[in-house]
Amino acid sequence: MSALSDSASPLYEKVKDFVLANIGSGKWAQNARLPSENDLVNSLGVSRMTVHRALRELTSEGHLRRVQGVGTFVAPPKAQSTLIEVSNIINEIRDRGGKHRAGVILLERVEHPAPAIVRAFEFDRVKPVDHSLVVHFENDSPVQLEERYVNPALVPHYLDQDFTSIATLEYLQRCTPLTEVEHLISAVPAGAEQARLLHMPERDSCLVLHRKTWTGATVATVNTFTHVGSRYSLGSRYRPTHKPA
Amino acid sequence: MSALSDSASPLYEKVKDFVLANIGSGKWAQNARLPSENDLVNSLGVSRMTVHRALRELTSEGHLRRVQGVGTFVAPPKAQSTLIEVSNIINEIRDRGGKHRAGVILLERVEHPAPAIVRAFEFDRVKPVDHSLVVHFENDSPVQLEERYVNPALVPHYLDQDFTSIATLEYLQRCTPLTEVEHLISAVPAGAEQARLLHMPERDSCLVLHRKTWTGATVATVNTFTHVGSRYSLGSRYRPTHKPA
DNA sequence: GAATGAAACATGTATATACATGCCATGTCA
DNA sequence: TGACATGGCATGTATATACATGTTTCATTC
Repeated sequence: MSALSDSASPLYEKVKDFVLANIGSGKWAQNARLPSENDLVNSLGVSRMTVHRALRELTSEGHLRRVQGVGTFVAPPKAQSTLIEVSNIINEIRDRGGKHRAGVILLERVEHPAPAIVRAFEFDRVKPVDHSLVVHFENDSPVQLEERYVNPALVPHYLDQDFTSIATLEYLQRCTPLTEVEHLISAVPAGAEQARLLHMPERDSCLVLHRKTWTGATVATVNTFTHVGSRYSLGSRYRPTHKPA
Repeated sequence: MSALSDSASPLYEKVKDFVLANIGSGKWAQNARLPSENDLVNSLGVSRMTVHRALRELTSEGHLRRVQGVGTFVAPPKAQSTLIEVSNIINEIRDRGGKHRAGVILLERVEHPAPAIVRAFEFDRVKPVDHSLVVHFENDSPVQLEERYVNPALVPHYLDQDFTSIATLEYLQRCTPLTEVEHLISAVPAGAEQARLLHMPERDSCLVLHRKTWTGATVATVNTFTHVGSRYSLGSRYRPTHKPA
């Protein structure tokens, strides 16, 4: 009676399952202290390295908290936040298959804009700023309006880029060593300009994804406006790493 | 000259940095095959277990792809998606400090609803379904409308719960062993009912967060409607795990 | 030429051992 | 009583070794 399951999975997985089962059943409550590695070695009949690997992985997955010299504890539940994936709508369209066709048009491009938004986005110190407005199409109907503020000093060859042919987020992701990314998701009623460009009624809802990237200084801010007439939405499934008992 | 940095970090970290540096510099391109573990053992002068741990962690972090019996390869860039955190608005309000006050009112509660949405949400086989409608307040003004469809058979004591006092997502997260979660973020114009409950103009934009959880059978579906008059938004910063070169 | 089998090689896991590092309680000495 | 040293115990890392498992290659055999 080793207290470990007899499935075909590796030993360290069985140890992880054993620990998670004890957490899930409430036997080891939040912030409770787990038996030491050596205790588990004795009670489970596996080597310390195996126990250690199991506990280390559970720690990196957020289930445990370990303090050298002190012990191992049950971590508080996974915060009040959940990870989700926000897909790049462009690729979503592209991946949808044959009859759909993605396209873009470049509406305008100014290298020295100075609107209020530029100051608000903390670009006031790093001019010039490249400002461009792009509309993405699927089958001749507009689906997304993209507003980009890019610091060309920090993005190599940005100005030479044919940036109607590649998803902006992809390009920035590939070319810049990202140190930090900020996303904000919000919803706004479409303004007159946006409504015209997206062929949608004014004041209809727009889903907005703000994306701002740094590498120390600000690299770029991209706002994408999507008309969500129940046609598109962001999100996907999230499968927790630990399988419950 | 071991090709490894001479910092104070552990050996396996140095190996990881070595691999990431080779990927970042382009020396090992996307999908390229890495030297075998034994090659790295010989060229770096560390044991195979150490190399193995470094490569295994880089694999679980998404930088590498390994196939037993074949080799180790540079994984394609982190997909077209980005991880963000979606905070629980309720906690956001609560954490905002003293002068703000969160509250809820329960509008209605039916145990045997059978609207079309219930069928659409795949609840048709597991009746009864608890349906409730809750409005969250901050300082007497409504900020969020929550629509819940919960399968009481799968959530212990759900019907006994004073569920105006606790954030629903939190409760479900604590009580059910989640196997899968699906999120959808969308934006809709407020309908008449929603506009009235949220004290907002009809057809103004609502940010909607759909959340659906399973443990095999469907446990719950929660839709939260938030009036985003530039007052609230979802999102937060994401700090990539690998430091760029 | 096609099928079979074996060797070579890759990653995956498990163990024993050793030492490093950090925290804490205990006891000793001033 | 306070400061300090020490030993015990916890986790953290590194290594050598062994075997398991999956893939490819190549030679043998039919």
